[in-house]
Amino acid sequence: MRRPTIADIAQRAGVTKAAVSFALNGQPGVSAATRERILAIAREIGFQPNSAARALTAGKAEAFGLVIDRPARTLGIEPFFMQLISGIQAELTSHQMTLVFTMAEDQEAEIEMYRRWWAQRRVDGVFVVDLQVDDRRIAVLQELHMPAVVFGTPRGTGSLPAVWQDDRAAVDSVVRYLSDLGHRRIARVGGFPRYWHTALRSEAFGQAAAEAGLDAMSVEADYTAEHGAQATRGLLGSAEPPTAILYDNDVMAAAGLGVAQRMGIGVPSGVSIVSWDDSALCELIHPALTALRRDIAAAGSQGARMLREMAAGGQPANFQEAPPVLQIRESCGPAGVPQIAGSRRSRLSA
Amino acid sequence: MRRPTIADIAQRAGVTKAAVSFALNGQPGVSAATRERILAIAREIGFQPNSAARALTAGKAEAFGLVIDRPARTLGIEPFFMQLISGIQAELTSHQMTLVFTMAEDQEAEIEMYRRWWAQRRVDGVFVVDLQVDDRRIAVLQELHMPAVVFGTPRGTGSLPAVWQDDRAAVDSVVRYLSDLGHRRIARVGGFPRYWHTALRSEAFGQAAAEAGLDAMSVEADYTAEHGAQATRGLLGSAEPPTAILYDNDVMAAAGLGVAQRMGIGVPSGVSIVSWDDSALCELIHPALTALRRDIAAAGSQGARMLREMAAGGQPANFQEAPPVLQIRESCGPAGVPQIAGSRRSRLSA
DNA sequence: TCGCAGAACTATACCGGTTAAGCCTAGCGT
DNA sequence: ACGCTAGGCTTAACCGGTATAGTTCTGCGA
Repeated sequence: MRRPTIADIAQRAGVTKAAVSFALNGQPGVSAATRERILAIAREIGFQPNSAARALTAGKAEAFGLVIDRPARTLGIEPFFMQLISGIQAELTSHQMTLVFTMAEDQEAEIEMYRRWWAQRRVDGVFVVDLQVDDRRIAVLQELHMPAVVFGTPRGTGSLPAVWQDDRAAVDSVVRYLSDLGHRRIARVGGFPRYWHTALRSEAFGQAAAEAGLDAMSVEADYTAEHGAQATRGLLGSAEPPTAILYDNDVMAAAGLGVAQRMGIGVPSGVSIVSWDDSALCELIHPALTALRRDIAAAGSQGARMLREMAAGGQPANFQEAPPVLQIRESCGPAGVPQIAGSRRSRLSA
Repeated sequence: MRRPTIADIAQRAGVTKAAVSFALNGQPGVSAATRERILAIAREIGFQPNSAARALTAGKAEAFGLVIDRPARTLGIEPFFMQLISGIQAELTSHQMTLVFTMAEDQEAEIEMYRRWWAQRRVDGVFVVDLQVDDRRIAVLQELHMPAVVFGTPRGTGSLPAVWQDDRAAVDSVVRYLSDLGHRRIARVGGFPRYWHTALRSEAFGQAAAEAGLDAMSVEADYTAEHGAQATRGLLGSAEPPTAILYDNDVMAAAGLGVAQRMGIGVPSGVSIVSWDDSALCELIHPALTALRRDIAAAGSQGARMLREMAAGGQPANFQEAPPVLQIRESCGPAGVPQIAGSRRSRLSA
């Protein structure tokens, strides 16, 4: 009934705790026969070492932390994180580690969480997402000497290693694809410009469009459906609306699609839509969204491996993921002229 | 630089570790002056007790666990869990506890995780979701005497307390709503019948429809977009298609909407759609989905409170959540006749 | 036959807290 | 003046592991 300890095993095997410890950890100091006897008893009573006791002596928590500071309602349909966690988790369980996951109100709360976790030795390191320009977390983590791995561009990460993807190449592929379809005026609905990857993507988008000789505009949003919808209304309602829009995540793309449909603008007949981040969401709506597909779970596993290395005292290098591939679906077509409801219906009946 | 321990505080205050412990925990045994001096030092050096050491003496992990055994890709867009976690988390952080979250391949792996966590004393209890008929987890948790709270109907939970909602009342409200709109043939796309709440909802749906004098049919699916789409194709392509469909979650509802649109069947003109579980997803697609809204985060917090009580030795009673309210949006309308693309277009031009 | 190396364990300290038990000392009652 | 009590603190044990320093015994070489 009581959960067994090494003392129980020691008693049953007629040896001391130390001998049991040696046997269980493959340490020399016990005979083969005794070792086998001890292991048999451990198996029989289903012994598992008390994680707290082990953490206490080893000075490690055998756990990593992840804090996200976006509102839960937004997070819910943002597929990115579940896939990331899934990838992290795959790597951690195979090493008997756990993931402590939580959400915070804002960055201050997140930092407070880091400090507390570290002081309490609850985690051996953390994963950092949504890196911002002049992110306060970086300084705090370095000051605490707390192992951490960043998911995002290596810019502004200080000495922390990053798992990142070549956003520039991704932007190029989308712009080329749209250009080939005949689009001349394209737009992008990005995340907050205070996020590093947003800044980088905006820059790349402008350059790629310029090189291809296209008109380009970028609008800021905050990754939520509301902002995505609002930005889309602004773009499509303008005097010279774009014929194609690239969204920084799938949630905004889906919301943008809804807005276009509500405005009576067909997709892809009136406007083409591309989503950054592919997910089940892109497939389940109609028309299905063409999207930049990225193996997020793989990135999660990679990051977990790197954090393990850091926690063991190493200094892993940045890791560049495989480039994203454009998953072609139904939401892109040849450039047309955006039209509002009335004119579109007449075109249909024509 | 080194993270401070009570020994550091004791030395600086010129007392022993025990005195420091008394002071920090509000225990009697130190004078007010000494207590204040110790607290001041602790504040100054940012002391936080080592969680492993505390866990070791207290015999508690100060953490709860949550395992989900659905594939990550599905989980990603399933808003339910993030909201649940958010609610749990709100209650836990305010009590200095953490949530260990992970995903498992299947129920066996989930049970294995429970056993290991418990033997290792990594958690003080777990939250159980997706309860199935004859769920093996219940027996295991009871055998281990592991505190656990179930999110779902109290049926089949053994001695474990549950946080649940009156699904029957919810079904009734939807059926009444559809009946009032003139629908006479309605369908429901449910989750796996091996889930308790699915079985309960199916039963309630049949009864409610019968009482209202409606034709009703239930189809099984597995909560994924694929199954939702497939089930919808089957229903709408049948000889006598329903004029309204209730889906057991938002993901399937959204997928069903996509299928209807692809088949040229208007929503709500050709078929009305209702989603169980409301989320940002329901709002961002077009038409926005009418949905049963439930405060999932509140349920999460409640469950966390109950699990804390259990871990402290209590036996909390089942908790019934507030009934869900039907959030009316655009996806429901008066009963029409489902038509395929050709006939519909002619109807439009008529 | 003695000495010594090495194998196989034991004894013990330690990680960083909590806590029961013990020890002074001041203060109070009688 | 003496005993008793309570306050204020220390000592020391304990939680369940790990690690280091012995200790005992065996076997082998000179």
